[in-house]
Amino acid sequence: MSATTDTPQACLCFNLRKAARAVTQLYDAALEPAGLRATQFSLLAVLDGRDAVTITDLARAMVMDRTTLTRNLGPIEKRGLVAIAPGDDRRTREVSLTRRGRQTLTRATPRWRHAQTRMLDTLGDRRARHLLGELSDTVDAARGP
Amino acid sequence: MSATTDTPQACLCFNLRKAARAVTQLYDAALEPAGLRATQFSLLAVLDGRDAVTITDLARAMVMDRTTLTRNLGPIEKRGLVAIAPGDDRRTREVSLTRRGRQTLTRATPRWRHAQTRMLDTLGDRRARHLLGELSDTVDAARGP
DNA sequence: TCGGTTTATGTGTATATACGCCCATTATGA
DNA sequence: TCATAATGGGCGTATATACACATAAACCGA
Repeated sequence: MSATTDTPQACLCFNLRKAARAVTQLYDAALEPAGLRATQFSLLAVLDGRDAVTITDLARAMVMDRTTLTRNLGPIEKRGLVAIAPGDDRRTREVSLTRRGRQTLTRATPRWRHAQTRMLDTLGDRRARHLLGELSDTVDAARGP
Repeated sequence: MSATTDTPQACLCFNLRKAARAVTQLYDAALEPAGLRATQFSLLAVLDGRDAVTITDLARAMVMDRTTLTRNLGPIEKRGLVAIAPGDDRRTREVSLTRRGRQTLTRATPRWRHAQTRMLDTLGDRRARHLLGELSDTVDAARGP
């Protein structure tokens, strides 16, 4: 390990969380007029264009703890943006985007694009793509082989 | 904007949060025997080797909302790992690491290093350094010029 | 068929995050 | 000097995150 990555200031966790905080504030502010938080936008986007999906499968797709997903679904279900219904396997509950949810997603997308464009313009498209690749590898590294 | 960065799946916020979740779970698990969460370890590490610092200044150093920092200090102050005392400017409150906090940090550091080493071994030291640089630029991009 | 096991999910609890609002203290300028 | 602005900070509220534990349904071997 080199000296530059051996100090707590070089902690990958700390710096990832720090960046996530800063970027989340930007996207939250951009999405606020559409009435969505960044996480809620991501949830609706992942649900868009796919059939009803169980809690567990959706949690895997989001790389999110299952119980976290349950809590995160609460506010958007209460607002009627997603519907949760029992599946054929009666243990399961299947999540799907409602018409209202799709409308909200459509209204929010230009707001999201604005925040995303700002990040891309500043970082550069090539650099941003590179970052996305490294974040993907980071998830794999953290979750193990 | 290229097609590969224009879809919500390429959302920098979503992917940053996802990576932060995965990595935090790794570091939290590694630090658990030392009785610290990843955020708490970072706080103690930032406080280590610096004089007492006000809430606002510490929040800036952490790139963390001031009120978030106040809440995060709660548990570690309750456990006596940090001390909070009024400053000369009586509006301020100054945070400092206690002896107990320093001991806890010392005990936790090998645990942290284990998680950090795992990430570095998987990502590669060069790639990790590169990622840290991009995360720093990301914070700057999100917080504006 | 039946009892143990696996699977899908929710809940209690605790930390993490941040916006809006309010209060106390300090700085400033007429 | 004193009214006003600026600064430092806490609290209410809401969402985000996840572990430990509990429950219900499906599965499966004897």
